[in-house]
Amino acid sequence: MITRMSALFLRTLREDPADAELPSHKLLVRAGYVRRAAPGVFTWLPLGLRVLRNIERVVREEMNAIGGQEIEFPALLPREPYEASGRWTEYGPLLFRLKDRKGADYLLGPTHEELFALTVKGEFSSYKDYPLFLYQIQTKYRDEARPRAGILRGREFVMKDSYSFDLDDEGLKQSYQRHREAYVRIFDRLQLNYVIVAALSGAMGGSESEEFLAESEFGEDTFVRSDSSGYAANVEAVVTSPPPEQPIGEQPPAVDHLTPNTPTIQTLVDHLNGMDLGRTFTAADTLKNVLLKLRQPGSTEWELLAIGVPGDREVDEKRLEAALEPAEVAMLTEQDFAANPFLVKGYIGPKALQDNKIRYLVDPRIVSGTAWVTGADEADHHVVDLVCGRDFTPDGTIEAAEVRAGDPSPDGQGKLVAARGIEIGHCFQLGRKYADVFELDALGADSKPIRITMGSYGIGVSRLVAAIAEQSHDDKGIIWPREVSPFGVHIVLAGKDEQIRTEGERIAAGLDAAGVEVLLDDRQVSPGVKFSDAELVGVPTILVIGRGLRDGVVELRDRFTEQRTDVPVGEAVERLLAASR
RNA sequence: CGGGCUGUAGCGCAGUUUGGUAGCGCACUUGACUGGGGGUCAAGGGGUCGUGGGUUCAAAUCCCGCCAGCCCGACCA
Repeated sequence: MITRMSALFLRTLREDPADAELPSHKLLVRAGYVRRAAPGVFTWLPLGLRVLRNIERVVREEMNAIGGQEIEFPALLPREPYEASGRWTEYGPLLFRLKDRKGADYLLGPTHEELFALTVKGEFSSYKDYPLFLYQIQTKYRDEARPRAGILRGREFVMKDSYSFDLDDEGLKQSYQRHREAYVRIFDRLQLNYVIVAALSGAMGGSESEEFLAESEFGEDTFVRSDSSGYAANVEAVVTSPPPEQPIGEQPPAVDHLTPNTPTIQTLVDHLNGMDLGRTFTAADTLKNVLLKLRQPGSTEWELLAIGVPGDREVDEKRLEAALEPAEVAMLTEQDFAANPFLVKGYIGPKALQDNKIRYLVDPRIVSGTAWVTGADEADHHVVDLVCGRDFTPDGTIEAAEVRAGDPSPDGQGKLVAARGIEIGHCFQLGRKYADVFELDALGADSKPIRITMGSYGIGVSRLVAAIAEQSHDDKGIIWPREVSPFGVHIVLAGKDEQIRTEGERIAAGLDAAGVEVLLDDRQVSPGVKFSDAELVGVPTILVIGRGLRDGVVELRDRFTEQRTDVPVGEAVERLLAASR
């Protein structure tokens, strides 16, 4: 196909849209790929749709290559399956809900685990049918509290979601591995700069879980990586490496001190250092005890829980919640403190906690033999040299303290550095959660039912358009990787001579015959406008036909290398075919 | 949900303080020139000034309510 700019439904903008912050958002709007239709909802214009389709094509090819079978569920779904899985309520306001004329409840699918499980249950019933691997590329809906960043985080988005169905854990592992490899091939083909990070599976349940993050300073996900090994992990999944235990015998005895007006770590440290105790204290020498309450799912009872972290670290709420999943976590209210007078706010110590049978979990750095300054359970009093394993014994450890750049890498190699990324894919072993809900079984060779185990694998297809643009652009415009570029070659007719037009048409026809998608800028506008638009639009190979024609040459430009090469007119088609491969 | 900001032509903005014919740039139309880097000149078309009410001889402008959007945070795969 030859697409003529004179007829293309495209209007580029010279100015950035006011509501865009990210380069990808600005460029995709300016270059005429997408237009906002509603908050977090976008229209795909012809250029954008071509890119989206190209990404879908790559995803399909790789999914099919590992044996995936494509199906498509409706986006409009009945309530019942989501009621059965509990997600009708769990998803809360994130769910787009609607009613039909009879008043029956429907939703716009935010994800389709339920439908996949139900559908497989309806069709397959023998162990001989498995393993099975289904996928769809579907529009999903989530009523995000705050859509932002253009198509990076919309309320309507295209997602490839696939599910593996296996008879046993070993099969699931293999299915997971095959998916992971397919994902690597997909993101490699899209020329993305990405990392695979260890993650937690979150509310979905399951064990093994990895996120694929496209590196970007504007990404919403923070992850850490080692500066000297391949280790990378989502912050929630970072496991603290504990320091070696200390011999208890050598520690001085714990001593109570009067420390008036020291409810915070900083005031405490300042006070201690003014007391002439013969040493200098830092926040890292203190043990901060944070009181929380927990509610197990389905329960109405709140249970108190104390968390001990080194005083120089904050509790990271995301890590805390991830560590206590699926229980609900809340801070204590004034009433809670009033109801438990043994909790002296600002001066809480392990003793009162243990005396009152409150579960006490500490940061993994608090190992046996380490000495701490901590609350003495009495207003204006702290205890110095309280030794773990001698003076108090925690009920266990918890990964709740913040992870900081410079912390040792959990794999023992190097230090952690923080980076940001855009989540473009997520693989995890779902296990039997949904199979249990819908009693998805296969009849085994022994005529006994086998509960199916599932894997779940997502790729943010529409988000990839933005992620690629985010990683591949310069100050002039987008630079599309060839796999996804809306066109193979962008031909600019730089001049009004009839000969320029004739040659352009001839070369375009030659490329077209060879199967290349050609964008031909045949507009009656000045060359400068055409050059700027070509760079903005981002087809990586640009052919300029203009003044060089007098000398029998045309100019081949590569947006990646910024190289400009004069090529004899007669060789243009051949050279372009080589270049666009 | 909390904090901040903003609603004026398709897009980007000024005008609001101090009420008095709704403006600029881009884009669009017509003509001329120009033709390898968003070119020049001339002439045009296009706006319920977010919305409802109020004050006033007169409201984009002042007052009250509502709605919407954006940004930061919370939340979220």
